[in-house]
Amino acid sequence: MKDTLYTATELADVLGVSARTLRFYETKKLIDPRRVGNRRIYNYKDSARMKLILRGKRIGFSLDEIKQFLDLYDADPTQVEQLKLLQDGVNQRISQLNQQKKDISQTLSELKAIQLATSEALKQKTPN
Amino acid sequence: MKDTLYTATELADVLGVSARTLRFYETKKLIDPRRVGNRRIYNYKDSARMKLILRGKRIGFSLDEIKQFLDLYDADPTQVEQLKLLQDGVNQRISQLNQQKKDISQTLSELKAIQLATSEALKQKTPN
DNA sequence: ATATATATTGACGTTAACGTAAGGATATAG
DNA sequence: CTATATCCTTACGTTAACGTCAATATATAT
Repeated sequence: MKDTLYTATELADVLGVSARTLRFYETKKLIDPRRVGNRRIYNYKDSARMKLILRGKRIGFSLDEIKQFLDLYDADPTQVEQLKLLQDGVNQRISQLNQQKKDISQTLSELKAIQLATSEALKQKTPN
Repeated sequence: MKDTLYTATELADVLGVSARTLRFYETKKLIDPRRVGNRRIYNYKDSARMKLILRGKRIGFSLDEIKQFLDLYDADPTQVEQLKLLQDGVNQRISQLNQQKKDISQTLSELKAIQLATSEALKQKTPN
């Protein structure tokens, strides 16, 4: 549900990371959960933000880059200057990601060629 | 040309990395250039291999992963066991890359939404 | 042949992204 | 209420991927 709350270890388990990782990201200002006493409580928004972070990592971004990235989402676009900076950031990310898409496609086609070759070779070897 | 030779710094410049990086990759057994005396000489094949490595990095792989990756290309598939291992490696990489493609597509569409929003906002602000 | 530039080999330094262990604070079970 | 489990903070450890520097060795220019 939208109103589920998690403790640190609960959210960590759900996301497949360690609680240490959550705390580390907090020191890096990537997330900022509520506190009840000194215990951390993560809400739906925190969880969604974490998923964005992890997606960024899978794409190969550093935590610093991911922070800039999140700032793109969070930016309060009230001033023209800020808006232009935001646009620049977005455009940079977009061209970077397009490059990565190319890299991945190329690598994928090469791997599929190997895949085909190996399955052919196996047919020869084990004429099952 | 196919028969161009490079010194370390030349190839480094062409590839946009440092000579230190080339030496580092050599200690990691990712490349193995010829020597003339003790000077390194890189040929076309070395250069192509380096480009594969850098593509791997852009995709977000670690050097260790890239090494496994290169071994997939280099593998001499003479034994059935080796072939099966090769297939497993290739299949893992493929699913990993497909996941990354999804991540990138999703991120791209989100960024394009921001892009649209900012350009709209700018139109309002600067009704040029 | 000598001076200057360039390449090589250690070796130590650095940054990112956590892991791990120690010592308290605080829930929670019985 | 006490014992045990859970969470907190602090701090030091670790690995990857190089950067940087010092001491040599080797080219290259003059």
